[in-house]
Amino acid sequence: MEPVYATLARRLRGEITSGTYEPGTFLPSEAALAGAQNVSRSTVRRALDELVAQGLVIAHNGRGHQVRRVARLVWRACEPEIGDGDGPAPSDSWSRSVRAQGFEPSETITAEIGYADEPIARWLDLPIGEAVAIRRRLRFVDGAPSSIADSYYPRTIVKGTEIEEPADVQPGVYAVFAKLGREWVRTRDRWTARPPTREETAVLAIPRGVAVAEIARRSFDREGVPVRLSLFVLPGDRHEVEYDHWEVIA
Amino acid sequence: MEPVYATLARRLRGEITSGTYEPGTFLPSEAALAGAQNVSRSTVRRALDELVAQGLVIAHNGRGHQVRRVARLVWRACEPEIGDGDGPAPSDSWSRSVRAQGFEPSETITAEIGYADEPIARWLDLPIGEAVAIRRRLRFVDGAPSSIADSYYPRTIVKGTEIEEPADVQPGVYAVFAKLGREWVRTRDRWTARPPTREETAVLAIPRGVAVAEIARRSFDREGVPVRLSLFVLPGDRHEVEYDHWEVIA
DNA sequence: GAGTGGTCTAGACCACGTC
DNA sequence: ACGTGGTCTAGACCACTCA
Repeated sequence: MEPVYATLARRLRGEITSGTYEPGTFLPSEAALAGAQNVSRSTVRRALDELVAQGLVIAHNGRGHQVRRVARLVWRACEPEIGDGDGPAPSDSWSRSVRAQGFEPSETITAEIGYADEPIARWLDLPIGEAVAIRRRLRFVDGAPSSIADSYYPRTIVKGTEIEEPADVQPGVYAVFAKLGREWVRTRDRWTARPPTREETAVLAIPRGVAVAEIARRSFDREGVPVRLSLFVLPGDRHEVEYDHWEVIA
Repeated sequence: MEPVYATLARRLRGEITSGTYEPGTFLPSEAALAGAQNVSRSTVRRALDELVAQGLVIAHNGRGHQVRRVARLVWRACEPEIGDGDGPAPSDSWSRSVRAQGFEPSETITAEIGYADEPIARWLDLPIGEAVAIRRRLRFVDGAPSSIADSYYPRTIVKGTEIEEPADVQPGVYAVFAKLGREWVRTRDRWTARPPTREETAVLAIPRGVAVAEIARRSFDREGVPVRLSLFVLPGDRHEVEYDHWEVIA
């Protein structure tokens, strides 16, 4: 037999999708639901946690559980970045895409010099501890934190360039690499779904139980050497990702 | 201050990654941990749930929490399927990829005729209720259920072909479409991270808290008409997905 | 039968938001 | 001050595994 919390979750989900609870309104409080369904508050919470994890409601401490207006952002991850700016400039492919979907994009950029730890070193094919330039982007949609996009560049390549400055790079990071003769010609994305870290939960305001998609994107120059690593963290409750590919007719 | 369960989870995570608990061995029981840490069993469970969600341990009912041997399968989602078989045949790109990583692939196929519900109809650009041929695949790795790969074909196209039979299609589904002059030339993947449904949890033996990646793959013929929809469900604790793309030099 | 995890209860205290 | 969700406790019963 199905557990009680699952039944309750299913019923509430039905009432939300059928419109009994409109988007923006609040569900009855946990205590009220517990009383009405004649179950304990813990059981109600377990059901509500399920809805939160599915992105159907938002839990507001001190206020209640609010039915969410579901609006997933689609990111066309295969769009070429060549010629893009790298920041809040209108030419940025991410900003353009967000704007095209009717939202207002913005981002904060910080730059620092760091040293490659294990995963970074492995992705960039560098020795552990090698110096890397790091550009951290926190992306906002309509003012709310939306995703993380951190890039790592081997310092042997980008030392002294504007990539190490915490400002928008114009006309784009790609142009800098092209001038160095190290522009990338191939990109490889590796991604998975995982629970967020504690830090990501805090920075991106990720509700409990919601998973993130992590994309590790490596860009390779003509020699096949990785010249850039970008790590994207996209909360699953507000993001979809799209890839186009054409069949290679042999 | 950090909650108690988070601290406990972090400590246990450290002991696992540092080798105090070897892969394959069992953690102390919930009751033992509760006693040793002087917290309640609920708090211990919350910490353990976190490790389960991260794929670090497996909870066995009646036995205990086992430290997991982490082995993620990488799926190169952009590999062309042209010329592939469609099933357990060695030519299948998925089987080949699994075997290349040192595991033994297998799958079960069932075929049925159904009617497009809302999401299916939208993806395939069909009216709701339109007849579709469905091929459901359950994929196994080393005998354990690993992922779901269900394909939907408009019956107006595939009626009477071997695609409607619950057997391996040789030399491949693509060949059947090519014979009909409706072979696909472009594929578009849309994916997101979400919690598994109850059914997926049961079929794929997904531990609590683990998210799945769902990929909706549409294949389009020369006219740009979607001729196939494949829905992939990949549990995040055992899958990574890889995409290659080349920059389009304008 | 003893020990394990899975579910559920009843109650407590706290931080937070609103009035 | 009050009601909300977030955390935690102590205890219960069940299904399951293994000796």
